[in-house]
Amino acid sequence: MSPLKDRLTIGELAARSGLATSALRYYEELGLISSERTAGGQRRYHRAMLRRVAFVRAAQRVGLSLDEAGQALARLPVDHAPNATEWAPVARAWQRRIDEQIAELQLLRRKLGGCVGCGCLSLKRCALYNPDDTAASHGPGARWLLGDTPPEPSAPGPGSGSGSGS
Amino acid sequence: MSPLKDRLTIGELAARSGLATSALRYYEELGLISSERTAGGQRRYHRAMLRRVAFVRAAQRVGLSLDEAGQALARLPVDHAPNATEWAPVARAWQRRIDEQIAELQLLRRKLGGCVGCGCLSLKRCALYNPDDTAASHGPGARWLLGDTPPEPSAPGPGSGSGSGS
DNA sequence: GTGCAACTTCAAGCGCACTTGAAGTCAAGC
DNA sequence: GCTTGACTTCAAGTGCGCTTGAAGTTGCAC
Repeated sequence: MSPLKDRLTIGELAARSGLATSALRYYEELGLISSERTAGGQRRYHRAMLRRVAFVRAAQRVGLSLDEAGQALARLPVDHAPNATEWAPVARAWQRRIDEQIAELQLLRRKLGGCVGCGCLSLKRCALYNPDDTAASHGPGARWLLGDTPPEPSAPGPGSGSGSGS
Repeated sequence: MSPLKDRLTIGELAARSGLATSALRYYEELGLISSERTAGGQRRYHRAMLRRVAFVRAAQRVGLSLDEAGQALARLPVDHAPNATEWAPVARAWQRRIDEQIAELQLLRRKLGGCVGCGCLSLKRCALYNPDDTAASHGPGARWLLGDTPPEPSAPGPGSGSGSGS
């Protein structure tokens, strides 16, 4: 019936995906992957789950949470490999995200480069430590370097600045 | 006595750095920053702490943990702004790290680009889902896309693959 | 000298992404 | 049919980087 074994045990899926079985159970609990059960209650994964796991891991690389990965996954077909039409919007969204990350890193890199010759982190001169010009424009406790978490518009003041949650 | 106020309360440091006071106390507990105390026991921060906080936040952006940030900080002078000689090795190390991150993201981006036209994630063709060629070389459960956590050389087999902890 | 915001400590809690452990069951090779 | 390793569930634990809350104290403006 199976020319190419098409149901995987959790151990096999773990071996092939590089994840621990506990992680796979966790993913399943979150709804990222799914399984059928044997009469005895053991999980059996369709090969398509390899793809979904791969997708989730790639999503993590792009910086998505598992929750976000699940949302992206919901836009792809469950049963077959996505075709170009299905895949393109996801890939493009990810590429944009990657581009943003790269741009951010390049900015940081440039700033570091400037610092090498400038007596770095001196309060007045250095771009790396620069709370006042780039960022003070949008609220107290400006994030300057940390462009990812703009302060809420209602930011009341010190002592309540919610962390960026890195 | 103070032509330019040179001791900051925790609230002021919070406002200027963009961090919550709780975060600053946490940093101090970790030894990343330090303070003097008033007669009444309240913290007063030297302005140099602004620089240290900035450094820590930048380190986080580069992907360092607070612990690693502390180690890097230990290589810089406590009391004065680092000069070019002191700063250069740190900046260069960070730039290398940033370059690695950028390279990794660019690789991922290219792979995604290839996927747009290829019926992506099809088990045989796609670079994104590709456990066998690039990575199977270094152990079972190859990490392929996730180049950051190479499996231990002693990797025994399935069911015990320790998580990568992205 | 008083009122109030800002500060103090300490313990506990949170969110994410898992891992670990206990106690038990299943499946497959001999 | 027995053994053994792979599986099951469930609850609790981990590590990081903080936040929250309670209960009390300090410091500055008026």
